[in-house]
Amino acid sequence: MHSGLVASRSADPRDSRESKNGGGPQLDAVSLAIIEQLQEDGRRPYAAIGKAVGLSEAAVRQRVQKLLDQGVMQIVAVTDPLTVGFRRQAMVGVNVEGDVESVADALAAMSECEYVVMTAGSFDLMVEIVCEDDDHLLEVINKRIRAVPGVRSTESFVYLKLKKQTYMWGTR
Amino acid sequence: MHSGLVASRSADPRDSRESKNGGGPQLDAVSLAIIEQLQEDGRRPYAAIGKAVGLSEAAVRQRVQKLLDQGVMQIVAVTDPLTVGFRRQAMVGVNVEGDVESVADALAAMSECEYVVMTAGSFDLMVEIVCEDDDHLLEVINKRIRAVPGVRSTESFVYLKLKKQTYMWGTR
DNA sequence: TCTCAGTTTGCGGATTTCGCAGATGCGGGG
DNA sequence: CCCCGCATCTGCGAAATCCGCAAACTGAGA
Repeated sequence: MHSGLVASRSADPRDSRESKNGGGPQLDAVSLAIIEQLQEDGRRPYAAIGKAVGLSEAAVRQRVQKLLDQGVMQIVAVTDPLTVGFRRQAMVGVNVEGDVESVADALAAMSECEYVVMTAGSFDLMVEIVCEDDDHLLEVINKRIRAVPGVRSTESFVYLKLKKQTYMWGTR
Repeated sequence: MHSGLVASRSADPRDSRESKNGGGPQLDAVSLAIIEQLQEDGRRPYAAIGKAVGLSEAAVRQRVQKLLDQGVMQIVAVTDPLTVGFRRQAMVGVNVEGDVESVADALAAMSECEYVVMTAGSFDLMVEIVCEDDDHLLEVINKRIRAVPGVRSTESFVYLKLKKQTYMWGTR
């Protein structure tokens, strides 16, 4: 029902204040602190957050609502793909002839593609795909991705072990 | 304060029921439906979730608590790196001589490394790094990552545009 | 100084969360 | 077949939290 996009800036008409630098609404220290609280526990009560950052419960609530409305953050459940039945994952580097963005859109439309990014370097696109098993993985890479018009070649990196995965952006 | 890890199964002593297949506690359809609700809105009230999945408020609450305790999911705020002041991101492929896992651990310890995964293919490791600007990115790649003992070579893919980023694992 | 827009604060009232005690359901002995 | 242990679900009050709103506050500009 909604995009699920987090980081593609655009896609939001009211970003008039946003200049070409990609700065965005820039957050003050208090909003950063609020985000930090919610990165530890997305369900932490507003009053507890307020106590931690030095603000009233209502003020925290308004700030959180604005951050959500602006698309700066979203509060979601993230799961371990392994325990949810997806046992094969891979990063796929893609080389494209013609319009890269249209290929990216086509890949982004595939539900198995969890992550699609345009890159500079020896690949034009990097795509993370998550599958149920080897057969599924094979089909996605060799049948679906390579069938997209404009895809010249692909190189796959099957995941052996995920070592780190954080959601601590904006905390440092 | 806590690991922030999602998908590295291990790291949890109480995983005795987990066999070598990597199956995990396997979830029934109701838990899947609960997760789906929380992927849309991590703060959705238990009663609303219960109405959606056909369970009482208390039952939903118990299931959610168990899913959190088991590490199957976590409810967190995720942010757009751009609006939080990180303007340069890159995927880095790493080739290793010697023990790959110890290199992975060293990279995982770096705060700029958002994502570290051991892979099969022409790279031993893939690392996503998020930086404030070009200088920062350059320093991380050329000074820090290549300084790790065992790193033979790296190849960088600077992000030009993030096209898709979802958290819809387990929903399909 | 005055105005205005954006934030913060302090409240009630509605809603939600929480803990617990009592059902319900389901195998595994005996 | 019955009983028991274990896990889950349900139905409550009580406590905490969320929510909307009006008033107070703040800083920039006329």
